[in-house]
Amino acid sequence: MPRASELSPEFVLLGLLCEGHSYGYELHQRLSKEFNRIWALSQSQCYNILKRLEDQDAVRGEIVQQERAPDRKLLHITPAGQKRFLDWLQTPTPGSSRAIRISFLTRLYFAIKDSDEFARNIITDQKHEIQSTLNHLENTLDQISPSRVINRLSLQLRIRQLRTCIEWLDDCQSAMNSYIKRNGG
Amino acid sequence: MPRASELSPEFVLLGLLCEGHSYGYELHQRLSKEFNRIWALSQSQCYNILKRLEDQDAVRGEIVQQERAPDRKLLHITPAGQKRFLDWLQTPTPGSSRAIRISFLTRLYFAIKDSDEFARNIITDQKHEIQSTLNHLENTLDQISPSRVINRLSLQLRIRQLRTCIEWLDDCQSAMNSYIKRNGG
DNA sequence: TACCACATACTCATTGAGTGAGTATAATTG
DNA sequence: CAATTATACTCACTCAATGAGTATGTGGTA
Repeated sequence: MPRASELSPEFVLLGLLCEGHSYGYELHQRLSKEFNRIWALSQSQCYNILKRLEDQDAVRGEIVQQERAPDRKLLHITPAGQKRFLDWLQTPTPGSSRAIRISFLTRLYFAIKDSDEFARNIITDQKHEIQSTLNHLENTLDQISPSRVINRLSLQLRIRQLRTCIEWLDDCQSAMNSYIKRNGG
Repeated sequence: MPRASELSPEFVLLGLLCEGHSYGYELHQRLSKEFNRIWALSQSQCYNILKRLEDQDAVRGEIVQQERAPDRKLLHITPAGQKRFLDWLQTPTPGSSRAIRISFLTRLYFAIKDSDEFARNIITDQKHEIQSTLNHLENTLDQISPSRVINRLSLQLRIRQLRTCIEWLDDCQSAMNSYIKRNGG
């Protein structure tokens, strides 16, 4: 089984390509501007991922000749790629608060573009996902002997971080509300 | 520059070897038991790291023949390795709350073994380190346009997580205190 | 007593994500 | 008109990590 990158950066690229075809260069530009606090993909890393997506038939590319510039490759998403993206978009982000910051926020970005309601839904679903992880971790904590100080402290921080995530999801909700108010909803 | 593993798992192994010589197999056993909620290194991964440490002259190994079992390699730390470990031990863990959970906690584990005072010190230093990161991030947040919703939310979560870390460091302090009380200090 | 699972103890080939430097050309600026 | 920056992409390499493999002793069981 291929070891996929922990945070699945391929989905941002798929998402951007869902909005319309583009070029590797342009996609990297957008990532560096719109997502600079979330994704830090080097240019060649972007091309690597796009190549992989092409190999997996999630993206198709055609060489376009330009008059007075080197050729470039116009990329468009395939139905398979769209499906893959939409499945990911609707699935609550599991795992760590880092994964939530990166992957959930990326999902929220695209969800808002779709509709206010969709965005609200993924926020709610994400909360439930976190709550269920929390329940599990709290159970686990109870079963760790008090003598295992380090292991307990580690779990305690994870729990605190996930609780913080839930609070932060309310920030997301209100940020979204004021965003919609300003930009007409 | 060699791309080191993000969380520097080599230091746990160095730390354990500071306490006395051991074998790759045994070190992996201890990791899986005492640090199971922190480090999840596969056996071969442990051997990989130890091999690297040997190449870097932080660890030296000698083959020991056994009477009725396959040979094994007795590992001991070199002065260079000790220095490297102690430098790391005294340096506040920079970066994310994940790094803090993993690396700081590992440092705390070894600091407690050294002395109550040392442990208290690294907790205090770590708080200051986080506070300074927080100041920087809060400044950065002020400079991001309100229209960059996603980038702002990302930073906001990082800030919340670091604040949570500071609270959690108080948990560490009190866990340590009661540990010392029980085990005689 | 033949068999199996498990513990000890380590090796090694493979992989593939990620890096960084390189290629080539057009546009801009001083 | 030289230098720098922007557009647009390629490629060889590295090294952490995986997972399967090697080899041997021990304890239980049918």
